Formats: sequence, structure tokens, C-alpha cells
Amino acid sequence: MSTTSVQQPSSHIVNNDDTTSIVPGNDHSTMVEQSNSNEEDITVNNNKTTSTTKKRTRATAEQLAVLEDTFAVNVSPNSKLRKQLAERLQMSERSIQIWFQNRRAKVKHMQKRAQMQMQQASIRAQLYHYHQQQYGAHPYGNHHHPHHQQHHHPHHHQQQQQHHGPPLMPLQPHQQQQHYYRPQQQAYPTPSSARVPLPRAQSVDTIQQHNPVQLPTSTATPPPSHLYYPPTHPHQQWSENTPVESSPTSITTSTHPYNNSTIPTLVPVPDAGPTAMLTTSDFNYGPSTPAATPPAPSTMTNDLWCAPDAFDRAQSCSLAVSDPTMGELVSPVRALSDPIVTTIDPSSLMMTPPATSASSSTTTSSSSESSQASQSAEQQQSQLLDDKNTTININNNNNNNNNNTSLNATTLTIGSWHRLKLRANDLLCVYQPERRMFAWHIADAGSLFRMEISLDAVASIEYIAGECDVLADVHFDISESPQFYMMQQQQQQQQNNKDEVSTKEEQWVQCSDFTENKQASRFFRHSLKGVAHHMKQELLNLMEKHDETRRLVRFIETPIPTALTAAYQPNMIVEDTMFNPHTAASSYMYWNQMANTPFMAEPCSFLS
Amino acid sequence: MSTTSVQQPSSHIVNNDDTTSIVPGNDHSTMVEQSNSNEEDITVNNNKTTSTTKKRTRATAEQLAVLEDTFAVNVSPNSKLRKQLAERLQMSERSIQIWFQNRRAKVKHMQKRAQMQMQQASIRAQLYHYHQQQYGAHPYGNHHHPHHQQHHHPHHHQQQQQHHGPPLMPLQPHQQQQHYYRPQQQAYPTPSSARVPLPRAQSVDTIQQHNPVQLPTSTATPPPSHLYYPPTHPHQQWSENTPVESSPTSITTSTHPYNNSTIPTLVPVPDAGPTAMLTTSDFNYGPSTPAATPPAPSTMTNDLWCAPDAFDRAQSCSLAVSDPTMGELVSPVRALSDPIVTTIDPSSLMMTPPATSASSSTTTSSSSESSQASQSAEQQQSQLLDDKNTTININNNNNNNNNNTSLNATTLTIGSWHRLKLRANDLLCVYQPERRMFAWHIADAGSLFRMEISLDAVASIEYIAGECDVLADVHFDISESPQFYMMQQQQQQQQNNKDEVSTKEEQWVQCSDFTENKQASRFFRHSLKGVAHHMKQELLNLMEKHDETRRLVRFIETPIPTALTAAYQPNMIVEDTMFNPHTAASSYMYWNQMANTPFMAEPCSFLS
DNA sequence: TTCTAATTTAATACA
DNA sequence: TGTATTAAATTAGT
Repeated sequence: MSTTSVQQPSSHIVNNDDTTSIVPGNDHSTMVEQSNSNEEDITVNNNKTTSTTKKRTRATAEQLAVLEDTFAVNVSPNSKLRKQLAERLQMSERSIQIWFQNRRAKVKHMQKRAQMQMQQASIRAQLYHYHQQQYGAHPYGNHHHPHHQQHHHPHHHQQQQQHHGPPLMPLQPHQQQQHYYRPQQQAYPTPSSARVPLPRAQSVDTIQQHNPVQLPTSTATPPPSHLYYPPTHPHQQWSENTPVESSPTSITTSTHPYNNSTIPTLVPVPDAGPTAMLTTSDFNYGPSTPAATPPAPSTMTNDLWCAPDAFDRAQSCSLAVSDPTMGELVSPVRALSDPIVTTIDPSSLMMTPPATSASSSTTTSSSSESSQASQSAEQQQSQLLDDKNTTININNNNNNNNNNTSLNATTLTIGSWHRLKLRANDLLCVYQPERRMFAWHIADAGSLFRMEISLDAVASIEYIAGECDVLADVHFDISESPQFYMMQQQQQQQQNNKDEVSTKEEQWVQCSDFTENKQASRFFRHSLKGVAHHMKQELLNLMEKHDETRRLVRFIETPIPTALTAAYQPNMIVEDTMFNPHTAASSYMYWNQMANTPFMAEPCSFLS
Repeated sequence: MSTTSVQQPSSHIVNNDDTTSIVPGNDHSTMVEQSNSNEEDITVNNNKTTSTTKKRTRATAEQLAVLEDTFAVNVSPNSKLRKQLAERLQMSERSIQIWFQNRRAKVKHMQKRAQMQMQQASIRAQLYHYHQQQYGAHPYGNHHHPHHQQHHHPHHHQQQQQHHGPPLMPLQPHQQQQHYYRPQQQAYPTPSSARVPLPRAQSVDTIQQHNPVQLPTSTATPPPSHLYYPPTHPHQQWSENTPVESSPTSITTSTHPYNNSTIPTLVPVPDAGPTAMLTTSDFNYGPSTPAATPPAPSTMTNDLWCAPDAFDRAQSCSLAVSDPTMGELVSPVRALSDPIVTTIDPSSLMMTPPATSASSSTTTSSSSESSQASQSAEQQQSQLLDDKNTTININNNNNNNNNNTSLNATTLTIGSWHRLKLRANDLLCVYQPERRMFAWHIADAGSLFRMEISLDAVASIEYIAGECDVLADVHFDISESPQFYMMQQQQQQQQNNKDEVSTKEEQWVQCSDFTENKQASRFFRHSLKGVAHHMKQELLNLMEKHDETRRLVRFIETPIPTALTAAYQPNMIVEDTMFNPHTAASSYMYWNQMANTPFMAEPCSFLS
């Protein structure tokens, strides 16, 4: 009993142990002194409101713009820069400092949350698939599970796990927590990233100097492991032949970057080095050779990848130009090659480990100051994907007159990397006959990711019906690593100078393997899971329309026993190790927060 | 402009002078250890809906009961207690935390609103009276003012003062804000109340142990500066010979403590030390002497004063007994003298300044554990009313066969302290011939306050007709400080064992001066304002019925010029200083929120 | 509309 | 400086 109210030891009270202890000599002064340190001194100033404690001055839009801009460049400005900012923004240095602290904390918090969600989704996916195999539930619609509608207790309490009987995976809450805490170990390398010698790609202003027209969205490459959610449009719709609603008008609706309705979210790579890195960037985590290849100017326009708060930053970049005041503060600093402010430094932007395995550091962006960038030489380790320096225009399929064939998969698995289809456009698998390419599209964090597999690289396409013929797997056994691309969404364009920015639609930028631990570069079996009859029909459709694919496809209708199926699916592990956070928390992608999509709601219904 | 945010110099930074030092090799461990303590990660549980953003789970009645109960005891539970609550209520700790945050915000918001309404009412009263003198409008009825119906702008902004033409008192909005924020300064001593050595009066559980019958309503004395609104019956009716509807049945109709229709509200004393403090309380803000006088057991029944959410707390105390689950959580904790849960700690309940001027701490409540109560010895400072250690039974007049004579005043003014009659029983002025006492009754915040003036102390009673004979003032010039009493309302009795609790009706407990800055102890002129012919008739009635008062009353019928009237009414200042927040926001009492009583509606109609 | 759950942000406290 | 926590402001859901 007494243990129930132990209370945090630090702040605990010395006095009372119910022994009518005479409180020693504690005076009000304790209270008084507690209150003094914080606010009295600060609040003396504000003559307007007599509030002494907190003033809670809300930063204005411009202030936020500058702050976010600076944060994009340097998450931890030193006192000097803070002072400048303070003067510039008419804020106290203390406020500046606090703002950056909170901003950093925000990023971390979002990382945590994303991590958690990722794991939860992964677990749910596992449960789902396991449940599929166990009960053979229909994915969309009818559920007659023993557990369904069983524990619909009126209280909407949140810890239903222990109640919901599903004998499988009796996930204990603390077990779950372990999942949450674990990945953070890997995800948090070093908080003091500002002191890392900053290899920088290109300064924003220099980009603007060179391309004064298309400036605003142009920013340096981001920390590869972080993904971003666009403020206004959580997911851009794609226009391939998938039954998703494409909204071409949505690309111009972006408003102010600080849109409360949306939360730019960062997802760190759990335990890998930088991935999803733009090869067009000269960004390196370590000292890089100054002789890095400058990219072609044309590439610049595609350099849309933004760091965690890419959109905010892009916005602020434009502000830096359009706003005369902004130019005073940031641009001169950059021009002076302040190592912190000059470049958009992913390592300073996010707390990713300083390049355990850096991707290709081949091409540098075109800034004239790239020579100034302090570049570390410790990056030449893993050059898995050196040859992807080019930007490929794949967007012919963007026109509606495409005869792509899609596979409505709900899960993509490569190695232990899983990608769930939570929304209509989260996961699109298509075949582009013109390019003889299979392409997996993944929308995440405001960006689109694409993985291409040449038809010639496909050794076989194996359709395996599930045990109950409800779901089926389609395994692509390929002979080489796919190609990886990404595309920043169109909302990035500014409000100010949106005229010419809107021209660069659907520009894919090749990037490095964005899957966890670059598993897509090592595991050459891609497994799609989907509704059996859909998948089958789509495969048949594919074979019919495109003869070249016919030779690859095999149908294995015989329901394979579960154990055997597992053997057939090395990726879809249905065992305890699946819940080892090291393996289960694998998906890099960020889970959409409002994932109340029918897809997720249904398969998990047996949990409730 | 730049001066607005000066900021404290202390916490300023020494650290980084933009030397991009290389981070050595910091470990992840820092991150891991951090994540465990906070609750975000703990929110793992909610797996029902995959929505990560908002779930808006509405708390059930039981949850609310426990929450409100806990809140009544501790408005800011620490993480430990939150955890307990989370387990107990099957809510996430985060939800618990949020609930308390919102609950606190609610209190504050209501405080603000009350404060505002008070001021507005005060302003309106001023305007009303001014208008009376200017135009001689009839108090109830016809209005033909130039400003009527003039500025009925659609926005319900709170700064109507500037629009409403009445030339006098052009209240600036920021001036108003001063009023709002001011009280918070003193009202919030230290947010970390849990760490403050808690001087406690008596633990609830121990009371229950010793007095298992009359337990529930027995609580410690509250922070004197906060007043409370009973949930169900905002104002208890009095049974003195006033034409208000007395409802004796209302004392048993209390329902669930958490009644949405009513808002328990806390009103801090604007700028004074603790006032309206029960002298029977042994509560002290600082270290107390263990030798504090133990109270007589009989006093216990009167120790009904509860802190801000007194009613909820009382209710919850009963819940702690009746509800087995609640008992698990709270009762054992209390029994073990958890400093947070054990006692009803005013300092933890509300944010009052730590007793700048504590009232008499002479008599302690009667619980046998009052000896346990940690009592601070530093309270002997301001003993303005030391001699009021006794509880006086004044309630002989509670019987209907009283021949009290009442004065239907609408305003009571003592010094700069004003009390408006917003509801029928807000302000009752009576003469009790049996006791040869004048008594001003003030109903506020669920408690009744009483101020007594012995007839022998009355030097003169001066009736002064207003300029237009509509309103009149009755000035009581007295020769000594009144006596002050208070009484908790009857709703406080528990549902469970209400048998013997109901016996203690109308027990007045002497207390210290509850007027702002104890002005009633310094200013010996009490001014009543009311409808002229009513006041006059009542005075005449008083003189007729009670000869002993005759010698005191003088009638000054001659309309005195306004200027002169103001001179006669030093309390009713009609000048700019009236709106100095230091003086204007003076009334301690809480204004009923829905103050659309006929009294206020009529005189203020010319404002709308 | 109000009330309330939840989010975001500025700020404080602590280690 | 990071973390936890909170207040204040705000956003929504009912």
C-alpha cells in the first residue's frame, strides 16, 4: 500500500511520514524561492500585462519562418547566432534558445512517436497476417472471428490487449513498451550534432543565386533517414492506373508552412546508417573530397528533397529571399561561410548517427560554396549505389493514357522490411510496359518513393494462394537490386513565387535504397500480399496485356500448409522472433497517423 | 518594441562559440534512459483505433468521479499518482495528465471569466449609479438613454467598454487584462506543489477512522482565498426574513459531484493575503507548531469548509469509502499518509500565495489526528482577529419565527470593497433584535459569509437620498470592527452517511475578515445602497419595531449634488481610480456567471 | 453553441 | 543541454 504513493524520490517531501512530524523549519521561502528563479526576472519587463509568471508570447509567422529556416540549417545555434536571431526577430535570446530547445525536443518526440507507430503497425501487420493464416478472414468485409464483437465493452479504454483474448501473441503491455524503447537506442546517435564537422552540400542562398527563379523549393538534401509529412496534403495522389482519386489541383493549395492541422514528422532509420539519400547531393556525413563532382544545373531543379521539415524549410527559404529582413540575417551569414549556417546539414538537422554507412557521396550540388564546405573523409565506406547519379524522368505514366497494369497489393515485403498499404496510395505496384519496368510506389511522409525492377531482372513471379484462398502472395524473384527514386510532393512550392515552381511536376530523383538497412539491395525476393482473387486477376490481366511477362508468372493454387507457407515466405516471419524489435521494427516508412482506413480497421478488428 | 522581451540573465549560455567542435563519442544510452520516464511511450496501449492523432475518448462517469475526486485533493498529481489513476481508470497516463491539465485550465478559465464578470458588473454598477444620478432613470423598468441599442456589435468581444459610449471610465482592454492576470500572480505560488512541504490539517481517512459516521464532509480548511460553487445549488437560500424563496429541501438534493450543469469555480483573492479563512482550521501554510490547540470535537461538525472543489471532494471522500475500487486507490494511500493524497492540502489544491497574512490559526479542527497535522509556527504574524476562536451559534434566527428586519440593499461598500447584489440572496442585510446585531449576509461560492455589527458599535445610521430620489444610501458608521463568520452550505453532506450530518444546520464559524485587504477591519463606514423608498421604509420599519435603533438613524432627504454625494460616499468612487486594478478589482466574492438576474439585467440594459 | 479531449507551443525546473 | 512538465492557446469532436 505504502508503495503506491512513493512518488518521485527527488522532489519528495522530507517531512511527513504520518508521524505528525513537525515540519522542521520550512518556511514559505521555499515556495517563494521556487517561484523567483523562473519568471519574476523575465516578466518584469512586460509592462503591458502585469503577468509576472509566464508571458507566452507567441511567435509570429515571420519569426517562425526565420526560426524554422535557421533550424533547418542549424538545429542548435550557438549564442552568437542566437543573438543575431534575437535582434533580428525582436525576441529575447532566451526565447530563441528555448525555441530551439523545444524545436529539437519536438523532433525527437516525433521521432519517438513515429517509431512507435511504425512498430505498432508492424505488429498489427504480423497479427493480421497470422490471423489470416489462422482464421482465413476475409480482408475486406465479413468477419466472423471468434473474437470479433466480443469485447466491445462500453468503456473505450485503451488497454484492450489484455482483454482481447487472441491466444496468439499475448502481447503484454510492457512487452510492447520494450518495442518502443528499443529502437530509440539506435535512433539516437548524438544530440549534439551541431559540433559535428559539417559536410555541407549547398547553401540555400547559393542555389537561389544560381537559380533565382525556381528557388523556393530548392533546398539541400535532407538527412536521408527522415521523412516528412506535407502540411496540407498528407498524401499526394498518384495518377497511375490505380483506383485512387487523383487530385491534380492539390498541388497548388499549400498555404502557410505553419499549418496547425498538419504535423511534419520525422522518422529516423532505426538502426541503419543514412538511407534514402539523394545521390544528387554532395552531402556527406564525414569529410568529403573537395573534388566532388558538381552536378549539372538541370539536376538542381530536382533537388527537392528536404530535410525533416522540408516544407517549412522550403517555405522559409523563399522567405529568405522575398523577405528583406530575412536576407539580412541568414544570407550574410551563409555568405560568410559560417560552418553552421551555411549549409543545410542533415547531421545538424537530425540526430542520426554520423554515417555508419553513408550512401554515395559522388555528386555535389552546384553551389559555388561547395568548396567551402568542410568535408569529412570518413564516408567512403559503403558505396552500394554509386551509379545512381542521374535523374530519370519516369513521368510519362503520369499522363492518364498509360496502360500500366497494377497489382493491388496490401503489403510489400523485402527481407524484413515491410510496407503496409494503409491508404489508397500508400503502396502501388504497377508494371509499366513502355519501360518494361515493375515499380513499387510508396507514399510516405509527404514524399513519394519508388522502386523499379526491370522486367529483365525478374526471374519469376510466383503467385501463391493463401491457406484459405483469401489472401495470396506474389513473390518476385529478381536478379539484381532495384533502382530507387523519390519525389518531393508539389505542395512544396511557395506562396510567394509559385509561378515557375509549379512546372516541375513529378520529377523523380534517384536515390539510394530507402528500405531499412538497404535490404532491398540485398534481398531479391519481393513479396506482395493481397486479396487472392484480385491478385490473381491482376496477374492474369498483366499476362494477357503484356506478353513479355507471361513467361515469368507461375500460379501455385494449392493451399500450402502454414508452416510451408512460412518457408516460402522467408520475409514474412510468423514466429516469436518477429516481435524482436530488432527485426520487427523494420519498416522505414512512416505510418499515417489517421490510419483509420478500412484496411487497417478491418484486419485488426479481431483485436478489439 | 525590443524591450518587450528582456529575459532573465541567469540562465544564459556559456557554451558554444560557434566552434564546430567534433562530438567525441556520445552514447545512445542517454536517449534510452530518457524515454522511459515520460508517458508518451506509455500510451502504447490504445490499439483499438489505429488513429494516433486524436481519439477523443470520453471519460465515463466513474472515471470522472475518480478524477474529480483526485482533483479535489490534488490538482496536479505527480506521475506516480497519475500512474495509479491510469491503472485504476484504465486510461492512459497521458490521458490522465491531459485531463488534469484541462481541468486546471478550466478552473483558471473560470476564474478569469468570473473576474471579468465581476469587473464588468462593477463597471455596470458604477455606470448604473452614475446614470441614476445623471438621468434619474427608474431602477426597474423604463430606459430612455442615448446609448441604448447603440453599439450592439455582433462580436462578443469582451472589451465593450471602449465602444459603449458612457463617457466615464473608458476602460482600456489591456487594463482589463491586468485584472485577469494579476490574481494569478499570487494565486500561483509554485506549480510544484507536491514538493512543497505540505502543511496539512487532517487526513480524510483518519477522520473517517475516528468519526466513521460524520466523516465525509470533514475536510481540512481550504486556501482561504478561494471560494467554491456548489455543483447543484449555486446559492443556498437563507431563511431570514427576507423575501427570498427558502428551500429547505434543497439540502439533500445533491447528486453526482460531477454535474456538467454546474461549474465549481475557484476565485483567488486578487491581491490580498489569505482571507475568509476559517479560524477553526489548523491549516497553515508554513511550519506550524505542534502545540497548536486541538479543537473541540464539537467543532468538527462545522469543519465543512472545503477547498475549491469542496463539494467534489466531499463526494469523493464518500466514494473512497463506498466505492471499493476507489478505496483501493485512494483510501489506502491516504491511510499511509501520502503527502499528496492523505490530506486535503489547500496549497496543492489551489494556487494561493503561501499565506502572506494568515488569519488566526488558533483553533484546529477536532479530529484526533489534528495533532498529526503539521503546523507551521510562522503564522502568528497577523492576528487581527485572535479573539475569535469560538464558534457562535447565530442560528436562532433560522427559525421562521424571527422578527429580524432587513434592509434590501443592492450594494454594500466598505472602503473600496464592494459587494453587489446580483441574486436574491447575494446580499442580505438584517437586524437581529435578539442579539442586537446588524448582520450582512453574503452568499458566495457555495458558502455563506456573514458580517456582524453589534448595535452598540453603531454610531449612526445615515440615510441619504440620491439625487433623483431613486436610490439611496444608508451609511453605518461603526466604532469597531465587525465580526466575521462563514458557513459551508448543506450540500456538502455525503450521500452515504448523511444521517447525522444533516443535523448541523446553519453552523456559523467565525473567521477572519473576508473583505479585500481586510478593509472591513479598517474602514468603519458601511454603505448600503438600495432603492430609495424601499430603504427608507425599511429603516422606518426598523426604528418602529426596535426602539433601540431609533436613536441612530438620520434621514437626509435633501438631494445632495452629485459632487457632494461622492464626498459622502467615499467608498463609491466614481472616478478613474476606480478602475485602477488595484482598487477596482476588489470584491473578493465570486460573481455568478449567469448574472442575468433581474437586478443586473435592468440597470445595465442601457449599455446594450 | 458549450464542453471537453487532444494538440501545439512557450516556458520552467531539474539533472 | 535534454528531459519532463506545465500553462496557455488552439483545434476539434460531441
